[in-house]
Amino acid sequence: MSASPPYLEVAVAAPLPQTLTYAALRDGRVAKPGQRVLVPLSGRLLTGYVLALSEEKPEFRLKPIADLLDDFPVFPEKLVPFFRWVARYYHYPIGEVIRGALPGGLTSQSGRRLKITEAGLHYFQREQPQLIQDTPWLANLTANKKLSAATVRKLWRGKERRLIEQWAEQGLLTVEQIISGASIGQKTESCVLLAQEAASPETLASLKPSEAKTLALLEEMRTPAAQGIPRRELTALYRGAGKPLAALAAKGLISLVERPVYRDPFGETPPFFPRPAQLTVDQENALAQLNPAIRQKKYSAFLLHGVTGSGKTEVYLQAAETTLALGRSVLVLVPEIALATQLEAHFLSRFGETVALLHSGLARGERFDQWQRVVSGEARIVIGARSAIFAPLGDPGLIIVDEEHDGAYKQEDSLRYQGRDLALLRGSQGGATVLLGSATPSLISYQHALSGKYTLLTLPARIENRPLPQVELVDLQAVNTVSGRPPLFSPQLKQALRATLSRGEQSLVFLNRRGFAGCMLCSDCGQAVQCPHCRITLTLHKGRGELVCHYCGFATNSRTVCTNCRSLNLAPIGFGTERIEEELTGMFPKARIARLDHDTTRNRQDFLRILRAVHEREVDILVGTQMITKGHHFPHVTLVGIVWADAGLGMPDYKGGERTFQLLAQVTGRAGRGEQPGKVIVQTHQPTHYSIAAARDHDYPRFFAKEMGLRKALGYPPFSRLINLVLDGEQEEGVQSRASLLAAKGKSLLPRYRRTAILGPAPAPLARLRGRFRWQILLKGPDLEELHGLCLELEQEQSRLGAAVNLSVDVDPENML
DNA sequence: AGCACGCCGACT
DNA sequence: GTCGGCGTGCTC
Repeated sequence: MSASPPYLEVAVAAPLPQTLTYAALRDGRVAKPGQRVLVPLSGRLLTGYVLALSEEKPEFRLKPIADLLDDFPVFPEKLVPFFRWVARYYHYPIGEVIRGALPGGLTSQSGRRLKITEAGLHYFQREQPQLIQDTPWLANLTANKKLSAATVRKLWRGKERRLIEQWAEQGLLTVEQIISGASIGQKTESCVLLAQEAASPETLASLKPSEAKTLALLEEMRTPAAQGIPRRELTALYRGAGKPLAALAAKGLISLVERPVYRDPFGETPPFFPRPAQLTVDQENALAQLNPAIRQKKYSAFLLHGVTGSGKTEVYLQAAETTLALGRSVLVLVPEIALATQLEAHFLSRFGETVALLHSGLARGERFDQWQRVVSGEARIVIGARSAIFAPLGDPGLIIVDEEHDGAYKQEDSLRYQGRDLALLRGSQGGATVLLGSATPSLISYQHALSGKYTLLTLPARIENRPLPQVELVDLQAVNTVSGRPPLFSPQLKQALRATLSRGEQSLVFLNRRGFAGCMLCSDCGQAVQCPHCRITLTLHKGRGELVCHYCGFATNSRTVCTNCRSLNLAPIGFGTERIEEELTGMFPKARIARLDHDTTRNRQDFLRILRAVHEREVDILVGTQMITKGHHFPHVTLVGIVWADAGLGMPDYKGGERTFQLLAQVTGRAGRGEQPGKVIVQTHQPTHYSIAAARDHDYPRFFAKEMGLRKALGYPPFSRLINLVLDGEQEEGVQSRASLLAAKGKSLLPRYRRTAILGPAPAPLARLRGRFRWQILLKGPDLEELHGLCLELEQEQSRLGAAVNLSVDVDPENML
């Protein structure tokens, strides 16, 4: 056996642009790629991730690794090139990429814990009561005798540090170096094991009644596999089993052991979906192309364009079967909110135990457990939101991105990645088949399908040949009202709702804006009440009695005064889902009306509860935001009303047309998925707009052609690429001048980047967000190499200029807001 | 990020 | 003259 290579390439969990090299552990223990280690970095200890081992000695002096944090890798070595690519492409420190990819609670670092000594306690309480009163952390310390590492970290940075060091020298307190931060471990549960040999008659005779009862129960519960009976299950049957258990253990009849358990993330049992007896011809055709590609074990990409209700899920399931049969694993990405819905239940029904779930709704511990099941190879199918693209599967042979057009695949803070794009990357690096599915593909994916980069698969018909719903456009300009302003509900929509109610069928009413009113307008000075942190108008939420900022969550009492002139005359303007709900209640007092949006679904349970109520036909009219469009099947919905289709068209955003089409097509697809045909009423001010007209006709190709023409004319993606540089800071002037400096620097470099243009600097569309001022610079051009090169030079310039202003880089931005 | 090193004002 | 404030720059 050869000695392990002495040098390790480590990505440290700190914002360093490069990896660092360390010498192997002094004690001879070996660290493998994918393992976490504790490494010294400028006088402290931090978590690092081993990326590679090497024989080559670098020319600088090396420090050795301080400790191993894991016995086994936390991610497979195969992910290393993926992490490297992500870090480079998205201009993000590789250690932070990996830290973010791993489940939370796995990052250790050195810290300090403060304890107060007896002498210190006397001193402060006798001599310095005033000081304790005035200093919250000292009060905390004297009360609890110690301070956590997290608290000390904050103090250490401030000027308290010197004070603490002085007091420590005087013996009033002690400072202890500790390793802290890793808060997650394996959860165990105690299990009862029955003794191998039968107990002697004397022993049995000596048992108390409670002990005999316990033993009898255990005999009954004994499983053939003999892996122990969870104590929890026993005490559920017999509350008083605790004491007898201890006695039985003392007598040698049983033993008690701790077994690792996985916390169950599935909450409640999802519905069971049986395998369909037969596939449609279109499904057969799709699989006839997919299965051979999967068996090739080489990279290939498919776009499955299937109208809503056409049976994409069954194609996913059978492709997954093919992949599992090859001994490879399957990764399924879904938009966050669509989790716990149809798709998940289908995979659980078909594959059961081998499915792991990764999404943000899991508690930290649950997420850790799911991760462990994947690393260990126990789970071979992962279903998760965008971050599941980092799932530690060793050899995914199929990567599915459901609803690939969905904006939720783009992460809009910290590491700003596109989950769908990374699915394609991971597939190409690992020789996997990538399957993108959508009823309304993104422009870019459809273009790749047409150009042959992906193979296009289509499911043009709904299963059982159910017709697509009939869509009626209502021109709001043409609706007469007393006030001259268009009403919320046109006569056509009202009439249709009434008719649907009287038939005992369900309706969906859709508006992509929550809250009650758009904003509160001051009748005296004409200004809208704004968020003090974000410079956008606050939205009235009547039920909560609050004005709420939809960007930072700031909330204030709705009985407020005008921030400009302090007038009390505030009037609600505009409308949201809450207002729609109220109006509907007025119009149809007997109807059962429910609302599905961010306000009514604080968590997954609320969300599922409302969905179930709709499913059980306990709801006649469901009002909602785009949340209602995501992956749900409502068989009894026969009417969909879209209150205001133009809501997304006025945004300062090149994707407005695409979003509007997708949204309308998706909402429209909710109607008539059961046996009754569906009807859709779309209210709009722009009935001739191409996005709206094409959605009415279910005509994706027509929308695609028109939108591509517009993008080409304006030089927007996919005809160019973008990198957005967003600067933010506390001082408005500082941010603005930094933006100007960087833009000027960039422009001076343009002779070397001839195909690239710089737009800006300009205030970001949200010029103030969470109390910070924001400016942006947009790099635009067809040459990706140039864009990245220029971006790197600007980042260097930015780091020279200092940290008072923060720069974040958004590669392939989708949402300029 | 956060620690070390280094360079200027108010104190023994 | 020192202590201690904060501004660059580096971290294997």
